[in-house]
Amino acid sequence: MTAGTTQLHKDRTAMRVTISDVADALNLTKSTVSRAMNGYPDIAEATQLRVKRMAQEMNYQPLSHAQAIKTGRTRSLGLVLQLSDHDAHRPFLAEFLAGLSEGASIEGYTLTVASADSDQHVIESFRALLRDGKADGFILPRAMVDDPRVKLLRDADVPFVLFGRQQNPEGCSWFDIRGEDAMRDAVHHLAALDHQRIGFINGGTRYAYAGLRLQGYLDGMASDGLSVASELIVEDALTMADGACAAKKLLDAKPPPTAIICATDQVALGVYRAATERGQAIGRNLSVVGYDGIQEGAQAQPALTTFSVDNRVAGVRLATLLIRRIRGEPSENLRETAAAVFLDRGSTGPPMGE
Amino acid sequence: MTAGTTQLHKDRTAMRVTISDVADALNLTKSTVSRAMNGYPDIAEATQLRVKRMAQEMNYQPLSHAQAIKTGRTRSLGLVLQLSDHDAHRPFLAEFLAGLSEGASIEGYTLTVASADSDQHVIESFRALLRDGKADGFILPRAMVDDPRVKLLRDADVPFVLFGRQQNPEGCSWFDIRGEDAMRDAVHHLAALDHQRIGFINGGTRYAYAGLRLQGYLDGMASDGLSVASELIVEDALTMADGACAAKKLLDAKPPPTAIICATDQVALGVYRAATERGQAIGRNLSVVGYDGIQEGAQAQPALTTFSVDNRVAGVRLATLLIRRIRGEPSENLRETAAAVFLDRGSTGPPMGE
DNA sequence: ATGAAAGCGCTAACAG
DNA sequence: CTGTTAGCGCTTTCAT
Repeated sequence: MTAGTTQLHKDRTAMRVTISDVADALNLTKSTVSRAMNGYPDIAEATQLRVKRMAQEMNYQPLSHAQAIKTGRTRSLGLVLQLSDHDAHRPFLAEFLAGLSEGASIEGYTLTVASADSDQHVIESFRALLRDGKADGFILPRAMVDDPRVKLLRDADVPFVLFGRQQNPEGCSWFDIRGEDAMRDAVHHLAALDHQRIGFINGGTRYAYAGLRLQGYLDGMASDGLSVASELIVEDALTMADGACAAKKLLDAKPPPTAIICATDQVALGVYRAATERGQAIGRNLSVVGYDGIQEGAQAQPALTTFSVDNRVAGVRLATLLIRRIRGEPSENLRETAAAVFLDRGSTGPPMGE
Repeated sequence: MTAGTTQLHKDRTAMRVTISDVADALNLTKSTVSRAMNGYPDIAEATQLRVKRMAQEMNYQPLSHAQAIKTGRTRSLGLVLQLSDHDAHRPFLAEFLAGLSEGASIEGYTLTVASADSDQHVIESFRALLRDGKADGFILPRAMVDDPRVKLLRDADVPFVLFGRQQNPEGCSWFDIRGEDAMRDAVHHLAALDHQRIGFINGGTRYAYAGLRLQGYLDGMASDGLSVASELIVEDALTMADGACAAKKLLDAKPPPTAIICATDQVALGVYRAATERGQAIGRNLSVVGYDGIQEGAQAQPALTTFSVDNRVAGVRLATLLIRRIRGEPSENLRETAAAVFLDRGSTGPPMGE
């Protein structure tokens, strides 16, 4: 007569192993098992081990929503996607999700995804998810310079982590790519090829990365002794169309640039198109460098040099960080940045006679 | 003295409205309220209304994991993404997720996402999610012709819905796009432009759509009185590289095709690249039509004609279907198909003298 | 260091 | 039709 396994239940729940089963098997009480499993300090080392081994053996795992009813925590990470008009994150999504869910599942967590089409709606989603205890904390993709999500969650004292950096780091953990370095590297790369007039098309100014990347570009130009021409800089380009438009503007400049750096690959695609339409051959007449070169289309373009970012590991890191915060570990040292990898796809020097 | 709202709790749970609060407010018992909320037939119409109105008013919503502990259902839909080597679904993901989560949230459901890198791992994810009661049912993207997921879930008697069709419809609900029609339309479109030798590059043979789309192509050719040359058909192209490779093969054919239809936009991009490298001008020397033209890159290519599919509504539909199944409504009539919209981006007739 | 007992928010027999 | 009474699987005082 083994521990209550024989009973036939109609539910697909099919007689899960419960905490009582484990307790019975060890001649202990539920409460002892519970405390052992949760690593309470008032349980004998020996019992801790016995219990954990037995749990393993019986394939016992506490039911998250049974614990949630007391603890309020569900072992689930929340992610609210914002599909703005320019769905900038589209291409980066699959890998990012894979990383998040991988990082989560390692720690026995799960990923709950919602999506919204406006700032307002995003906030409402957070509220709903919290209210129903569907998420213990949140991953915030695309950190904004003045981020309403941060404000909300900080005030509500809910754990969260950012993909991107934040001015006021209070209560923030984050993971970010050093886009500023990437931009600086791009300048060096082009300068080394003898380019002098290098344009820059920046991404959405509301995002935290824009300021950083502009600074990187400026630093690069300065350190290479190149002069910065304000007519060669465009800010706030989000879509491919924005990129095309900006490219036209740059190419109309007094002497046009011989190379253009884009903060974003979407934008780079737009530049590529606009330039091609004007008869410029990318890789001959004009060099283009785009950041975040995950976009398939960007990789399909010959001679479009890109930076590449591993969004999968970003996801893993962010999940891990968030779980730590949920578990109440201190928020210091929970901030990481990582490099972007340069992918030279055959950019060249300026056209002769420049 | 209102119903136990004054108590101060440390939890962020911040004194949620419970079923007892509602019961007290109405001088009823929890059980009556519960049954009223769940629309049991043995409750007076009048009380049903009173309860529901009051619940609304007090902003009461049953805690899903509190009910789950009894019912086993969590009001959450599961989605396990498969990131195969060719991450074919990448571009379609964001909109699809948005649709799913929209459809889910309308009915008070939530979306739980996991991801896996092999068939084996996918199955394990299902098992884990089920075991922990994290999902009441599943959405199965990219229906395969012999789908291990279907087998598992059917056997375990777990509700699921497919994006794509299934041979044996037993226990299956699905939503699908009529790709076969799209392929037929593409043939007509090209035939009307006077193309005669029209090649076809099909997608992964393991997926259900491949058979259908091939048939659509063949039907189209037949109904336009064009002869099908086996050397102008390539099967099982998944990646951009596959597409490029297939394109080379087709372009080497005795008389090469003047137009190529691709079952997939990834593949179309590969064709585009390969053809361009061989000096063919798409839209002049060669016409290319790609299905699923969601890919940003595909839209960036001039003169690449595509079909477009609204993956957002697909998501909404699938979520709705799944919820119905979870609620135990009959599985008949839970199968839909929808059309793909043709986007002509300036394809032309065959080069003169053809 | 462990057990006994109470209770989380909800559903589900079983009475009446 | 509605109230009574048990739990569901787990955590958490409070004793011991």
